[in-house]
Amino acid sequence: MTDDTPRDFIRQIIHDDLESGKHDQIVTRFPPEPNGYLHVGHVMSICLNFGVTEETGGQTYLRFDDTNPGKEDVEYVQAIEEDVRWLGFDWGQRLTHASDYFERIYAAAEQLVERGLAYVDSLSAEEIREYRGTLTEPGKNSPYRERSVEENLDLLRRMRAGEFADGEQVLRAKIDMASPNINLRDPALYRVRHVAHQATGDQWCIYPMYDFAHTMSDAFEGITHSLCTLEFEDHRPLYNWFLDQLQPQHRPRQIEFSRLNLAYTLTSKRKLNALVAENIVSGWNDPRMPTIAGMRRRGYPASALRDFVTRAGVTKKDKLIEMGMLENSVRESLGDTAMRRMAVLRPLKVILSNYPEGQVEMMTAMNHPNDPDMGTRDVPFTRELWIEQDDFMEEAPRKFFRLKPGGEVRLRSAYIIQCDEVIKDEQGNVVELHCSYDPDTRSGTGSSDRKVKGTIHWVSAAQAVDAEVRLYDRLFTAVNPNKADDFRTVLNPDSLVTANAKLEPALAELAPGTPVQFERLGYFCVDTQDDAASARVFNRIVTLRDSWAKLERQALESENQAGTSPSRK
RNA sequence: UGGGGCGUAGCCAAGCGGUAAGGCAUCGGGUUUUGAUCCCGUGUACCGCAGGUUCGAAUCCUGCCGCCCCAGCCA
Repeated sequence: MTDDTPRDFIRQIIHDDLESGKHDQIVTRFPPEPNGYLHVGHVMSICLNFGVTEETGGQTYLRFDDTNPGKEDVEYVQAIEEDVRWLGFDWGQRLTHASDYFERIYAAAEQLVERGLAYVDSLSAEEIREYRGTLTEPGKNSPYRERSVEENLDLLRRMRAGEFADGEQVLRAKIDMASPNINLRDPALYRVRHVAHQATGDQWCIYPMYDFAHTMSDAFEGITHSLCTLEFEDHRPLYNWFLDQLQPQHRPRQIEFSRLNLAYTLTSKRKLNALVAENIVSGWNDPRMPTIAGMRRRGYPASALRDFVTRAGVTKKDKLIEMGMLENSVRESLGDTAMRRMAVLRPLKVILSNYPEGQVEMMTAMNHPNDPDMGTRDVPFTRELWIEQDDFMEEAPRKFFRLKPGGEVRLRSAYIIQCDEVIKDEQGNVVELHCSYDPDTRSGTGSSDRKVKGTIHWVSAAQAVDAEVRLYDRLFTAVNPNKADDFRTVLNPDSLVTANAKLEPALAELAPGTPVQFERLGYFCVDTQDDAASARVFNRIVTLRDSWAKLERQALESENQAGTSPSRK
């Protein structure tokens, strides 16, 4: 950073706490529950928690909030670790679990019981719900609320000892059943659950609830700032109640910020899960998924994700950010670093009638037009080439700068060609173009400084490498699929389109995951999962900005408007 | 209808009583063997609305409106 002006309200608070001497060092934590994969929303939290300590020389814990066995799995803890590491953050020795503190959390619970601040309730779950009241009506006390300390302690110990079945007893904090804040109406602290835990096995049959476990874990680790999302704002009074009553050595402060929502994407874990379970996508790392694993496989650089959330900012306002913002970050981080290559997605055969049969010229092409240091590679040029179907139009509009009958175009890094003849099949489809090349216009030779308006990409047919290229688009057609009654009704049927492409030979050696730009098309990478020597598979990371496509779209729109809306201006 | 939050341009977002930064998008233009990149330029923002305090308010006060969250023995 160029100056020490905090970028957002949380960094401002942290800055002030450091300045005032309240803290010498900042300690934060990223506390995912290992019950699913991390997504874009989490990137924000990860970058914030690790970011503030990176900036101030503090420490951040990666803590698994594993207090609900049965829903959690080690598969997820490994994936989460990998995702955080991939994003570029290091927790050092600070990898912990809420379950590491089960004994101490339990001791805190006994303490509350001993001080008459918690009791064992024998009401059923349904009864507790009834007693809780509603948003507008106060709740009423449980008949078990006034049990003696001795009885409560005995009951709690017997809960731990396994004398009760699931749901039979629950430990509750004794706060205020009439509180306007429902979280304070005697919240549950411990429930009985005879389920093996992924880390502690069958050592426990009672498990602490989130609010209690989280507050205590934060205190035990000496977290100075416990950063979480807005929906926990109502829990802060409870968080502070625990701290007030138990007076741990460290007193963390909870601060809430708004979630990051991306337009046209889903971030509900349950729904993401359904996409996978119902095979709507190929898995948690399907390149269309908003998961970190999905975006990584798609080819988004970690730096782009970090840049994106930094630009989005940390505030308390609900956000629904446009996709264009993320794509901009992706393009920006790829633009200067990705090598340029040529590939034809929808091939159209071109035959250069005046080019010697059997001749192969090696054309020198720059790996990056703006950076000579990135070097060059040789691209074979022959009589038979593939060009993009979209780059030819029989009846082209005025501003179409590509190939048309009788027209000229430059083949990138090669010659200028002219279209002499259009070959069609019985149905009238264009199947082949007969063109002639101008030997005087070979790229870089300077023998001719003739200019043509358009330049198109191409691949020599004989040396072309075949590949499956997967073209991805947004998974949903609704801006906020989270809000749809059924997300299945707003799925984008074209979120994945496959093309049988022709690649220049240099692409055969590309390592999986390495991003390259297919000139004029976008950024692509070899898929890390499905690619094989026998069947190359590429993913489209993101398209290039395309002002021609924009022009076309605008033309279409104005045409539609003129044709279909006679009344409304 | 109880409680907790939030409202600055299409989307983000600075601003912290002295007269509305920036990014993305948009729209123009220039360079270009990627219609890319790059470079210039482009916004009458009634600062949710209405009052009030003040020489002066996006910033302070009051009232209203809109949106989000909360009634798991989930996190």
